[in-house]
Amino acid sequence: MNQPDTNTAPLPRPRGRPRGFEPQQALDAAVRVFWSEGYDGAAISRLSRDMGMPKASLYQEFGDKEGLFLAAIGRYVETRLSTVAQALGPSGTLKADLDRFFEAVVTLATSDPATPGCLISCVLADAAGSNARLRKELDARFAALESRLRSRIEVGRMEIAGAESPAVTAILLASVARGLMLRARAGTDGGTLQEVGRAAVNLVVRSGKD
Amino acid sequence: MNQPDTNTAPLPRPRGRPRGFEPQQALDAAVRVFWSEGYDGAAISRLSRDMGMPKASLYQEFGDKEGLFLAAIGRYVETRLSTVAQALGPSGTLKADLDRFFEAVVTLATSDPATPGCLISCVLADAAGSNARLRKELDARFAALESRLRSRIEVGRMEIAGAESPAVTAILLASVARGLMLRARAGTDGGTLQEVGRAAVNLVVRSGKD
DNA sequence: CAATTTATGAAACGATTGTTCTGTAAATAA
DNA sequence: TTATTTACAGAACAATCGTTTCATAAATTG
Repeated sequence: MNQPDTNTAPLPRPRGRPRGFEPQQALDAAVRVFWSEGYDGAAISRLSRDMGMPKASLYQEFGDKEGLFLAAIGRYVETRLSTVAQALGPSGTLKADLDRFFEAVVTLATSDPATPGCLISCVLADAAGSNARLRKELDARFAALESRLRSRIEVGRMEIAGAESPAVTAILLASVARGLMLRARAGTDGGTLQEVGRAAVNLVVRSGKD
Repeated sequence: MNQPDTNTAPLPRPRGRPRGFEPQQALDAAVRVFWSEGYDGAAISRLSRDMGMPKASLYQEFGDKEGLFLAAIGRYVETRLSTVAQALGPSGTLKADLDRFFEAVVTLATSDPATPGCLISCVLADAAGSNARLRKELDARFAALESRLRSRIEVGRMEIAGAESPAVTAILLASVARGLMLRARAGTDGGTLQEVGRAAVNLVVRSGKD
């Protein structure tokens, strides 16, 4: 019955020469390079250098540039977009949670001047223009955020203004969030964008005088 | 007093060999290539071929790839975004004009499956990540649309719901429009996006029961 | 006609692209 | 130790990149 600590036990060293890079740190570096340079603009040499990972290991691990890009997007969703999704709670009123959501969106898009905007909305969206696989990926990532928003809105359905369905309201709020990410790509300061986010929430959530 | 028709007179042929391409058609072709392939993804050879313009003439005319891209953006604004701006009127109620605005936005972003989304919001936005000149261009193009929206909103100021300023409301509506363009890049059909546009208008414009 | 001017088409440029190969280093297994 | 396995660093690859050059074509001017 007493199961040995299969998960926490230090794994026995694998067979050959140990890798000289940290897989997660390497992916984080790839995220930053793609985020600022774009998909076509990010050269493998630059990625290899910034990731601290030799090209051979890079191709061994990810297959090709597209595979590396998709892995970087996955890492970005886990480490960056997760904070945005978590902000939605539910942990308060719909208004409070949506305010936190837009605050997280703007922070993500403006906190590092070297990587303005959003890896998905600015970089993947561009690459999706002529690459069917990446277009599918874009659609799936977009749908995931909208689904998350719709769930939260359905929980607080009675708090929303107007007669729109939760599904449409979710796409609308997701569109505002993406528009703010785009605006951040142009260098707009976070304060202005926060104000716009609050305005969106005020219009969507039922106000006192209704 | 009777001014000769300086504008309509057939211009005397210029000195040397006549050019073998139509400048406007050539730029239209460049718009399409950048729109689908992205800035880095659009190869000069491909641009030269599709524009029907030899590389030498291309460099003579635009200086370099960045100059050609900026010219293509100007052409795109004149020939495509102008219909979006014109839809704003004023030619009816604020609600009617905003509905026409979003209808034009969605049509622009979905009418040709080879060029989904928006050249500015999807392509220029990506390129703006690591190029200061293009980031400035993106900011200027974004600001121009917001200014146009703000003017229209100020004219119909009494028709808007909520307490937000015309400036903030303009950025909010511009953000929704750009979010819809992004969604179109992923292949979403126009009908869904039209619905979201109408929802945005319904929330921003004062409704009967207020 | 010859002289001049501009544009064309294609070759050529060096640099960089994404990707693969090669010899060696560093670990474990027998 | 020897054999085996994996990862390393960097050379090497053909292809393509953005850009320039150049001889020639096609027009006007004198």
